[in-house]
Amino acid sequence: MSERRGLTPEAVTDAAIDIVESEGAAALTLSRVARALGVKPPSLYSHVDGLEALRRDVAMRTFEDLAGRLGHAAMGRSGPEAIRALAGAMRDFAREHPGLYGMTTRARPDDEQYAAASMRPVEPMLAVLRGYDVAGDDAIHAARTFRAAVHGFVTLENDGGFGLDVGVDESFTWLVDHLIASLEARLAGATRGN
Amino acid sequence: MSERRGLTPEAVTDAAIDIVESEGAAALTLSRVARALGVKPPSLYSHVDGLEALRRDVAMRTFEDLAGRLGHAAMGRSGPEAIRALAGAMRDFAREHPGLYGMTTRARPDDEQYAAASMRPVEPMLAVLRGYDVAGDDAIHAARTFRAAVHGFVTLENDGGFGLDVGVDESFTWLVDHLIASLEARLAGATRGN
DNA sequence: GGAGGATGACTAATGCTATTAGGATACTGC
DNA sequence: GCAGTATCCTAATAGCATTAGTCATCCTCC
Repeated sequence: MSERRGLTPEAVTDAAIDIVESEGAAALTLSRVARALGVKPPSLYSHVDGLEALRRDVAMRTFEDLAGRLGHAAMGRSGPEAIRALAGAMRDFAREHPGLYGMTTRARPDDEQYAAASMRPVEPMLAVLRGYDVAGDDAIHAARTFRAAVHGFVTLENDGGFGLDVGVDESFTWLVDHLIASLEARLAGATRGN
Repeated sequence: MSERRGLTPEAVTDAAIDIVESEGAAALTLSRVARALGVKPPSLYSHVDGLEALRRDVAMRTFEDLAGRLGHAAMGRSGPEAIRALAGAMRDFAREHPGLYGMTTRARPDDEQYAAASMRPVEPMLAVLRGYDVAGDDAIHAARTFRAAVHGFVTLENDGGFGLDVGVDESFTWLVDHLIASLEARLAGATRGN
């Protein structure tokens, strides 16, 4: 026995992602991944450093994917149009990949690589805001507000937090429009206290 | 053996809450709860319908607590002051009880009691918006936006999503101020397209 | 106050999970 | 062709949830 499969760390992560996509984040176990790859659980330890590391890898890949989608959405756009595109892309991603999206919300202190990866999806947003000509601190506050609002929205939506799904699209449009309006007011009013 | 402890479903939930508070949501296991209560794991099944039901009970209690805090914060206030108080109370709760707060974000389809409980913290917000004189659909959109923004913010904050903690208080103030400004603009401008 | 039923604890057992240790086999480089 | 390494395996340990079945204890009713 022990017919050698051509496993690699990437293939293991691929399988893990498939499982999260089709069965949800809770279904991601090493046993489940091993079964999907036609291998026994202990064999995975040649490629991955345990379940926790595998979860991390999935999250890292998700950051890359999401960053790519957001970068693409922002490309060639600016101002309100760019913001709308970013918000829409973020929501689309979360709805298409709820399991993966959920795996990205998790602190991993002392993991700099992870911290850096988690910031990659934020970059397109910062780029757009830079084009908006918002000053230093305000850019940070604006980015955090945008991110929090959109993240909160799609999280609640994914978790069924809005009760009946009536008018959720409109609510999202409302939210994004108000973010944009806020930014433009800030832009016009220069600096205001507090 | 089998000295009878005075266990009740409430006591079991209490113990579970203590564990979540002190060790995080991931540490909530039936074994851990049983140990804390000086009992063997199977004994818990006389009081609770398994781990999943216990998680549900913890979430239900948390909804009550949070609703109470929010109701208290909104009491005797209105307008921007009320919104600021609600947002602050929500953030404070999430920071004081990160484990519990995290357990409330989870869909449980086909559980009407849970759905009802999950809506209780939203009520103070709706009450405040009602005082704001925002019309039907707008009230819903505004409530969702407010909830999403604050929820997203405290979630990201709890998960360390903001990188260094510099200026997070200011960012939160910024976010709340903009929500309020949006509402007041909407109030003044009556109806606008889109 | 004592009998009897309900309740709540237990032990034993099953089956899932992650993880480590140690052995065998296929591939790779020389 | 052979040595070394990488990748698979089996075996084992340990922790988890959960069910079944047992027995003591408490409460109630007479």
